[in-house]
Amino acid sequence: MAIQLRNASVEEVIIPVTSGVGYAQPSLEVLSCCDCNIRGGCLAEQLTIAHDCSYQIVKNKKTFSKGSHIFRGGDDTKAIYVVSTGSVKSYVLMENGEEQVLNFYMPGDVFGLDSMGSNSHVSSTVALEPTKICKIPLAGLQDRVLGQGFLNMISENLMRDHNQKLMLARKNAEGRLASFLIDMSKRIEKYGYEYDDYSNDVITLPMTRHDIANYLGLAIETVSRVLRRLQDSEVLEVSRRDVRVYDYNCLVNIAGTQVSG
Amino acid sequence: MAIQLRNASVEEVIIPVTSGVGYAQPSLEVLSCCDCNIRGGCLAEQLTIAHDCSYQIVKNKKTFSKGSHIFRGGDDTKAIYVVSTGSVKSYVLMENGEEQVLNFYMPGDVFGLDSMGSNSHVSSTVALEPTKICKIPLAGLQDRVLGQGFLNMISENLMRDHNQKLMLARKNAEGRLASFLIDMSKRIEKYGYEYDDYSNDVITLPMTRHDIANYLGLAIETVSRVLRRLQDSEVLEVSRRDVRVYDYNCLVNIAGTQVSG
DNA sequence: CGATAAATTGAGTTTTGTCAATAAAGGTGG
DNA sequence: CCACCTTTATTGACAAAACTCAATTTATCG
Repeated sequence: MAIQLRNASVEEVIIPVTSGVGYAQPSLEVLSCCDCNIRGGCLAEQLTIAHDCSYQIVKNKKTFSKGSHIFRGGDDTKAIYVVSTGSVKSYVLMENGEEQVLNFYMPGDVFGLDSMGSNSHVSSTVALEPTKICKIPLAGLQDRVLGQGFLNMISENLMRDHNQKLMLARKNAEGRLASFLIDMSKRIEKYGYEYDDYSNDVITLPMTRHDIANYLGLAIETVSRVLRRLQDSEVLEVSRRDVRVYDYNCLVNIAGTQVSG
Repeated sequence: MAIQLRNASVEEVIIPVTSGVGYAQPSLEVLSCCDCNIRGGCLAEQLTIAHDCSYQIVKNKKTFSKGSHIFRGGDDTKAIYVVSTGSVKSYVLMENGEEQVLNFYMPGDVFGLDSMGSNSHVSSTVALEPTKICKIPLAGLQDRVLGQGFLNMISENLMRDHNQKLMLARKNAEGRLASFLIDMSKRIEKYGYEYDDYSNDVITLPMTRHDIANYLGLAIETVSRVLRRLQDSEVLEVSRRDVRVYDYNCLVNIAGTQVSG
């Protein structure tokens, strides 16, 4: 591909749209973005096409030193990022200040998707070595191309994934069950309605112990035993698939940190 | 919201576009889709707007009996789904026929995103009880609104998440390390180039043992010990952050099932 | 009502984590 | 360039958590 840099400041490069998406489109200037080697073609180009505009400004090739953050949880940037060279780790912070590593990203990998739906990032990302990052702002994408609901939905699914990884990686059997029950009790209240306190709420789990155990990465027997212990300590009462929560706060304590937007 | 069903067959309902996305748009017929209670508004409507067309056919409210599949891994449907009533579990099958549960979905939840980028689903989904599902085809979305690369990217990220969950939930320390090393050795070959065999390839891990352990849900000491065992059995050689793989196939065996598109 | 599936409980084993000590590498400043 | 300090990594001994195997009870479904 021909390389044509116009306005080659360190941070910002204007990329006229190139072809390569596979369907007819109005004639646009064709050229490529520097020397990025993104798997499956340059994402910025494709998003630019999606925006239906001829030019798209991309903050490009900013260099991060080892240990410096690309973004932090809470940052209100709305963008996705591509690793050009180097490597990145993403993580979420827990209440006690410990971190849970969610992923590593190598050249060509795209990260930061969790800002798409919400107004800020949930996770944080940090360079593991001197690293060049291509930043793709998403403001236009959100407003003009996709409905907010679609992006919200993707973000929501990502957040659940974050939570599930944190649960599997760091929590013991009790913590996993507690997290699971909290998640279920919240989501089983099908049609909205937010409670501050779920105490004395009966929830009926639709899945077998086998499925719960499998989902939580535990043995069936461990699930049974933990439920018994929680019942013995009067946190909840279990009767087959019906669970009545007596002490919701205790459950929250056992569950520990949750990832939330 | 007013409810107006036209062409109310069991499977297909035509939904004219309603408002509610928050920006100006051409005048379109306004009405809502039956009695769906999707968090944040009806996704079908928003996607219809994204398609920039006034009408969008949605397969709607199909009822699934307990144990019946909404889709299976390999199915070439390109659609996402919303739970209307009931509940659903998603899972991936491993080589030995065992399943790994990835998620449960309750009313309002959207699932099936892993078909967006690839040509088929990776995971399978099954109803846990009598369940009504709203199906939203994505053919138009892919071709007209988003570049293929964007959807591919989301699917790729989802697949990695599937793999990571499977790893955390079902694999022992050795399996996790093996999976991790395979993943890294594949991705560290930054600029493309597919090998059949990675033997005698030295990869340099950019992250600390602490990060690896955290990511894999293990103690640092366990990571050290497993690496030593793998070295003692001549599968690989470790020197600090450099790993030379001698027996890639053995590593694959230890890793066990991977989720792949 | 019987057969099958789901769930519980106990006993013993294995894996992994924790604590502690040591070694090696990398960075800093003289 | 070397000495020192900090960070990173390794290794051993022991403890704790969770798993496996086995037996039993309880539901569910035809």
